Amino acid sequence: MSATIKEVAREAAVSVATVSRVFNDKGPVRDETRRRILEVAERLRYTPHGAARSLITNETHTVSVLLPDLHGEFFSEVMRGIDSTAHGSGYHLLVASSHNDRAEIKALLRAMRGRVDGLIVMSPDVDAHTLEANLPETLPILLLNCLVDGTSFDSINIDNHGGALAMVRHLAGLGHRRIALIKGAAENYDARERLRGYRDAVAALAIDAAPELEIDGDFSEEAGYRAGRHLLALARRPTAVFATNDAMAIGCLYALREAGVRVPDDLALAGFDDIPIARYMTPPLTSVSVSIAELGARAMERLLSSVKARNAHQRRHETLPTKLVVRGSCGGAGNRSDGPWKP
Amino acid sequence: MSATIKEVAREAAVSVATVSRVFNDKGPVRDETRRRILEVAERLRYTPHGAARSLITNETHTVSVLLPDLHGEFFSEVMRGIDSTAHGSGYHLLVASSHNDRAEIKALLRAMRGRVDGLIVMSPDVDAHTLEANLPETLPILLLNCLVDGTSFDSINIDNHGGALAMVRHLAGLGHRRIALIKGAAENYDARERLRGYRDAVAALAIDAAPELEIDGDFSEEAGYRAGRHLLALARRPTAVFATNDAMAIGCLYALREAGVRVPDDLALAGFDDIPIARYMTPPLTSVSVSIAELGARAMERLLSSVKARNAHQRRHETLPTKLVVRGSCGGAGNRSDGPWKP
DNA sequence: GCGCCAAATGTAAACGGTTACATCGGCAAT
DNA sequence: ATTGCCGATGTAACCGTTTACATTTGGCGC
Repeated sequence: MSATIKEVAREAAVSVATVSRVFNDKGPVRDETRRRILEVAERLRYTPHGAARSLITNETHTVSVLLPDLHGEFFSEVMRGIDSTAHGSGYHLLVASSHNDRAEIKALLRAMRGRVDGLIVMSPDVDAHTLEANLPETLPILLLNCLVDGTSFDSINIDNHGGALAMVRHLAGLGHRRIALIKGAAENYDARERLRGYRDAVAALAIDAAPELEIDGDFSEEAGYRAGRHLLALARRPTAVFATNDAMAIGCLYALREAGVRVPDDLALAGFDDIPIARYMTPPLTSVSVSIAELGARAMERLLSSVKARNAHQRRHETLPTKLVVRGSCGGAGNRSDGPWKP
Repeated sequence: MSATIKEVAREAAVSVATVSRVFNDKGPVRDETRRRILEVAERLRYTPHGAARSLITNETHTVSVLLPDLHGEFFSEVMRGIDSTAHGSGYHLLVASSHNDRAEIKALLRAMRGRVDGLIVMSPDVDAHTLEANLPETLPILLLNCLVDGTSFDSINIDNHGGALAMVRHLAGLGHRRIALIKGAAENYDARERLRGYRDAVAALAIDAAPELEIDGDFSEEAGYRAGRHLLALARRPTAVFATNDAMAIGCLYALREAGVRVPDDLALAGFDDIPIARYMTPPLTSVSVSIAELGARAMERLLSSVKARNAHQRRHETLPTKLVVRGSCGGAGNRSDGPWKP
């Protein structure tokens, strides 16, 4: 093992308290003493022991991120955002992916005691009750993109409903009356909200509504491909397809090209998320931009402020706006100029 | 705060030792006593305190992953692999992204003491010396996709050189004599190895070699786009382009289509990494598959075995093979049948 | 020269567990 | 009945820090 504070103290002929003071910049220490201690510490390669420190100070400078499953660009983007503020504030990040097993989530949550100062939860399927039952009630928690069932937890969401609504409105504005939707998994909160936005828009605009226009999917490219084949076989083809995420839009696009259907001439296509490659598709994909990294950054920011406030703060619910990004894939206004060279 | 072991002991009218024994399944405990203790623990919502535990046992059941920068699908895939085995072995994951700042890396490494049982390093720019100087020498370390400068550390790499070699061979086999390469950043180890593979293949096959055929890039879509425009302006155009990662291939593809160049008829295109969406491009992208998740899983497996061996094991260097995946983007053998429906 | 105060440093008690060792019955073998 | 042993439990030291409080030291005003 590495050197301990005691060895440094002995070697520098001082007490452990003084060494501790030097390393924490607390209390007065004579310059000469400080110098000597630092020199010894360097020579012995001393580094404070994290566990020992957090045992007594009761803070770990670590926060945990509980994810449903780490897949694709959405996850890496949100992590990037979370990391950037965590990093800036000197916090470490513990990631835990719950494979959606109830008992496992419980075990994970319990293991958090004494390891983290706060928790960001992104699993749409873990309910408030499970959280409350398995965590010390003093642990700050922030729900990210989860169903909020009241005011007991802080939360932050993206405006899935509004984004979907705006997209359908846009497509209808281009003259489409028959717009298909490729859904996400039924359990998924994002998916449900986007579906709700679609339905509300369809109802509000009084355009074609039909069960067969809502096609099953699960946010994967393959599901998009299947949905594409499926909708091509429909008796009355839609004139536009709104995939509730970009991965499915890309899979769908492939199916369409494969069948010789031209986009956007024969069929308009739109996605959701605006992942980086969306603009590099041919045609560039119209999508709903959500600035995922910012979402993560904001979440971490709020969590850290709860940590500082010792969790004794007003709970708040925040919704991040989305932005319609019009590109070539649905015809109309969007054209090449909004391709790669957009700033 | 939550309940401590002492409170549980008092409430159950036993000593802390017995409670500890129950929670660790160590030593004999009468069934009735065990039952009573568990009941009290449940009622008091007792969970062992991580820091306290690891202070005495000297193990944290946590490993850290040091990343250069969390970007794109490569990162999320490798994390997925790492997580799956970590999770399976009851280990937690600490992620730390070094923003490539020397002092910061040093601080990060130092902060690891008493927090983790092992370390996976993915930053190609952190040298062996920095690692040795700032970490307890008993901490198991595994270098993932980094330059290995000897045998002092365990390491695991993907066969960048072999993969690039195979791809160039394949393109040459299709009749191409003038093959351009889109490079990655010069500091990047993967990028350098892929470049080396390209050059070796070009030399071995005695096909066209020229400085202008090696185009600068940095693994981003945008760089691929720029490279595409650049090579279209070349006096003597190549007949094939090998982008050293898929993101750049996608950017390049966009530039080509934009200019009305047909792929693969006018120009063959190939990538590297075989990210999930590669097969959904039009045409589907020929690439070098590296099963990134497996890479991560294998890395974690080996790290955990080092942890178990108390770091007193033979250091080993392992190279994971790559696989050429031929699809439509470079013509020849690859066709639609190798598109989405490949198992 | 004395007393006082502040600066510098030391002492020791936490923090919440684990575990080597001691203790205590009870029971079988002698 | 004594011995020995084993299963069940308790006692207390220890892990590496931080920090309240005690102690020492030196400078300064009187």
